[in-house]
Amino acid sequence: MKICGAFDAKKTVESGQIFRYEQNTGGYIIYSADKKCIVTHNGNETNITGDDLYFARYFDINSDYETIEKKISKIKAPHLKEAIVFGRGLRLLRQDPFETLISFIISVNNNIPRIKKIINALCENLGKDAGGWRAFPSPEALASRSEDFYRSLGCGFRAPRIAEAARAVAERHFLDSLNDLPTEELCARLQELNGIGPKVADCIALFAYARYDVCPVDTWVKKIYEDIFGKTASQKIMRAELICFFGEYAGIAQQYLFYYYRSHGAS
DNA sequence: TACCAGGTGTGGC
DNA sequence: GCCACACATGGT
Repeated sequence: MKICGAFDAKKTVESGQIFRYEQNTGGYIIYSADKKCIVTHNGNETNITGDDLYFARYFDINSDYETIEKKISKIKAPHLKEAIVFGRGLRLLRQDPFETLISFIISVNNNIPRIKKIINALCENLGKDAGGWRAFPSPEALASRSEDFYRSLGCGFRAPRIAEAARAVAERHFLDSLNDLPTEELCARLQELNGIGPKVADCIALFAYARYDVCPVDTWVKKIYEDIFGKTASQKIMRAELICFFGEYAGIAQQYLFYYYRSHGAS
């Protein structure tokens, strides 16, 4: 499958929305649920080798990022123009909801190398063999283990949250039909689970359901908020004001700025 | 050693 | 409703 135009695998995988990928000679291997693909670049053209139907949706190839970038570019905010240039080619993915749910429960007060390590351990221990590599575990597989097991993998205080969330999905089909809900209801439902607050709910809405009208507020976005408004505020206020400020593509603007700020060390 | 990491839950006010 | 603090773990 070929994609023409702005697409950058490195920026996409390094923008903090995905934790299972590796770089090899000439491209990236990206894993999602029980599928994988290889992404390579050749000039202005991107080639994706894998399940075309699945990864066309995953990479959201029909979204027009040039138009979105143009709209966001009109907003006056510190570093936004540089962030859009710096992040050009970055895309928001439509990841598997269950994998995203568990991954971002693990992300809470955690750093990216350790998040990757824990997710990898989950796959190695509970994922089925997908042909020489391990898929992300099914809800049933994760629900079959107790919190003690997740503690033994280094999940710490997140251990019971993982076990509970997996059981909610496996036993009472928690994720079914969530996609039909409007964004704010989707986020509210996600927060019914232990370990999911406003920030994680927004990450799931943005990275699995492609809801752009959210704004995950973490330590970096707090800095971004302070640079725009010259003050600090509660997480709830920052989220509301940033969504109002950036509008329908708040989540994408946030992602460009997040990637820029994290890469440049701060304001 | 103290602080931080793509925060959340809880108890006190 | 807001605020301060604890929470597991590993890296710097």
